[in-house]
Amino acid sequence: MEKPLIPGKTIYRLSIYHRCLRRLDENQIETVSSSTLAKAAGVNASQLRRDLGYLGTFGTRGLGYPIAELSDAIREVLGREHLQPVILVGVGNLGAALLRYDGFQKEGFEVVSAFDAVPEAVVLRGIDVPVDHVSAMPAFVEKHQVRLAVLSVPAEHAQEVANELVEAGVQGILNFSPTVLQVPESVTVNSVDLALELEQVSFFIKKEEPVKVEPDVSS
Amino acid sequence: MEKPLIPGKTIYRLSIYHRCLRRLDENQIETVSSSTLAKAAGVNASQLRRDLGYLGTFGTRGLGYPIAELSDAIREVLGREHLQPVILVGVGNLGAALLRYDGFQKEGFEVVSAFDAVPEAVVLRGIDVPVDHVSAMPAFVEKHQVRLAVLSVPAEHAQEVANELVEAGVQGILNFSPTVLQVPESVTVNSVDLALELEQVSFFIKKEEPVKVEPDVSS
DNA sequence: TCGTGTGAAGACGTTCACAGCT
DNA sequence: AGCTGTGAACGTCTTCACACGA
Repeated sequence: MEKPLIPGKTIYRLSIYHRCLRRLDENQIETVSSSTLAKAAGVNASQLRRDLGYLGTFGTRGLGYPIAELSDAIREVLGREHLQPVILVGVGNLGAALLRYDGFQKEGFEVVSAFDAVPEAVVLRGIDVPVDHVSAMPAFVEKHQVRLAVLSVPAEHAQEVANELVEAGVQGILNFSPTVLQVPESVTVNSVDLALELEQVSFFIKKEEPVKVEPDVSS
Repeated sequence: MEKPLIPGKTIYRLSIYHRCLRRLDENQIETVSSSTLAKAAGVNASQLRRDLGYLGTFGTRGLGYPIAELSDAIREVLGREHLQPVILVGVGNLGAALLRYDGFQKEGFEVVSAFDAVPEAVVLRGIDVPVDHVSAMPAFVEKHQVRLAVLSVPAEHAQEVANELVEAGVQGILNFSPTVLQVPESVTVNSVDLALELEQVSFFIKKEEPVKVEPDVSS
């Protein structure tokens, strides 16, 4: 209760493992070793074992991990036995794309409703989620006990809408606007800043190009 | 040359600082203290000073940092003096949204061309970037010396397309597909996995709800 | 006095290496 | 022999705390 028993980074990786396990399971494979699974997940085998250690003792020495069992254990820890309802606020370019994205469903989330300041302007092609005016959001959140929200409004409205979400009772926000949100400590925010992610890549490629004029075509 | 002089996390935060600085600069403010800027960026003041320390010595003790100067210094370190050309591969839901997204431009990137397996099927509304067939990608990359690519194809094609990108000479990939990409060490990959980010939020909200039946309406 | 710059301490995360089970 | 589970070493990131300059 005191300590965050499982570190966030581990949670993130557990999700990855879970995906890999599902693929293995579909292929009728029964057990997997840490080294094999680690390679599939793109991590160190030692790290994987450490991560799985947080779940308890699952593996069989000399053999590996039972895939089905391990998969279930991870699902339980991640709280994925049931579909999680999610709302989305801000149905612009990105918001609309996210509504059409099926990745959330695949991982156990259901976007139950979306909200926008100008719902009439939203192109509904390919979107099968109702899009309402933001003013209807608080009531919806309360009525359906929604805890999770995806925030994809323009930066200048992000804080304001975040406040409304928090007030309505949302406890977790996945924020796509390039803004540092100020929220009460009890609320979890995870920001995905697309431009910064690209910048991150950009920075780390300049290392290996001291050449500028000479197009080095070795290899 | 040997060591990654500036850690990745710092780079990420430098980008955030840079944004905040631009806002301050627009408001005619000349200097800022570490504590003020830190609050705006959502980090600890000590951390900010440490981060800025990587750039050299900029601040004036007792006064703070000169905004314009600091902003320039960060821009230089991030290599943002010039527009960086980027291509995007996979113009589906997400890819199309990213093409319409103006955040990349704002941070100094220019999406110069996009590619898709079925470019004819792409709805071009709001997109002012040419969309070609993927087969044209390698030639384009070579001709325009493109180093950066955004990858937003379906998961089942991600690795395959990544291989093509690498072979064509791309050195950095921002990957949006839920896949662990295998690439040569010289290539930088940064993966943004939307579903996992949501899951991350989801996990950390269950902590503070041991109550399930009783809707505790204190505060 | 105010606020930077930084050594030192601390927290956290990763990897090593090996004992021990199957 | 093969592979897990884990103490211990290692490395990285963050925060503290304070000397020092303006």
